[in-house]
Amino acid sequence: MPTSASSSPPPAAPSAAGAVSATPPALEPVQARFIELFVAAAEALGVPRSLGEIYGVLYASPRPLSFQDIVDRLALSKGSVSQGLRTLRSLGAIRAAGLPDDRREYFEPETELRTLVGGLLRDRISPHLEHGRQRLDRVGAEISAGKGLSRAEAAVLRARVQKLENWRRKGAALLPVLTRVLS
Amino acid sequence: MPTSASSSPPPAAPSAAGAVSATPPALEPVQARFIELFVAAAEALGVPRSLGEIYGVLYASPRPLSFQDIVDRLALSKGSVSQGLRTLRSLGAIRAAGLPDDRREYFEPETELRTLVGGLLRDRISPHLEHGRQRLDRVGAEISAGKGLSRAEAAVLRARVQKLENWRRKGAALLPVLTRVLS
DNA sequence: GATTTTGTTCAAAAAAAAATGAACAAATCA
DNA sequence: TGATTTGTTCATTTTTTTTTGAACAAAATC
Repeated sequence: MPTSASSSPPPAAPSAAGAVSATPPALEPVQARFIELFVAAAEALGVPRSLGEIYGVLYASPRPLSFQDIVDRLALSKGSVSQGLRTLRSLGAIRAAGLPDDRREYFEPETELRTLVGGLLRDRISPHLEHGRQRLDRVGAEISAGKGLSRAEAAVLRARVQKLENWRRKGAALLPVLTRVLS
Repeated sequence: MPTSASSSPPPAAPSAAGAVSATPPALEPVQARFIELFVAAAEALGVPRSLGEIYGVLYASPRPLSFQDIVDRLALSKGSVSQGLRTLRSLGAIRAAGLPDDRREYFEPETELRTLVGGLLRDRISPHLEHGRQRLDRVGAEISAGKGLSRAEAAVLRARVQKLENWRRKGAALLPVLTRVLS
């Protein structure tokens, strides 16, 4: 039998922090705090709360945790944890640490800021910057083709497209620098 | 009677772009394109689609638009437009341009990237960085107070808090630089 | 080869976020 | 003053996102 108890201790009264408690290996208050922190961050970044919880519980654990460990500690279904782990992995926010002696996978948090920020940017910003150029070109073409636009209006819009292309260019240049600066 | 027609022209067939059409002053295709662009950006940034539409219709207009102009051009309710304009203003993404001769307010987009990015960061990231320090200190204190932690475990967690504080510090240092770099 | 352990998938339920629209307010106009 | 225009507010509805949990699969174990 693995480290964590599996029989049922007297069901702990729902602990201080709202959605953070669980039944079997009740969370230390410190750990609940960590989790709150990452839940808040998740909200700020617009990613689902459960991702914050999962990353948080890993960040707050001195040792890697297995899938089941996570399900036990958080009040989340297996489904959520499974999908959450997948997402976090695809973002590069966590890493599988194979504890050698058993079959289960164990997870630990990636703690390099650059990796985390980089993952999010790659996932949510870069795609737009990449396909952006062609799309802007097409918009430019449509301005010329536009029936309902006076010459002066067309000029304003063309200037705006140009401005967008500048945004795009700056953005594309900035991303790599950003992740480099985040040591 | 104001500029925009108010009687009912034969209801234009729903125009190409999905949610972008409107009835009276049907959008030029170019303008629908602009709007699509900003709707996509809104999704990437995790702000409501309507904000993208509103900013988009302003960005795609060679002249400032009034509240009513926007309601007419977009398939959005007055309520949504009212709230959307307020949010965009508080983000600094649009600006009121008072056309002098009439009572209505007119809006135009803020086209400086730094203003836009700055607004979002100020709104969604800065608050966390500001209050972060104290919260981290409190977590640190709780680690020491923690009953269920071995000395070694406490050390790992303390190191993690330290790492978070580093993140926070770097983030706080980076934001101003960022908005400066975005010329 | 049956059973248990470990985890994934995905339709359905629940929760959260966004949009609507009717009631309301304030300014202008007749 | 009464009617109109311009917009705001906010309870309700709609839509979207997230979570759940039961059914399933694959590997290990008995």
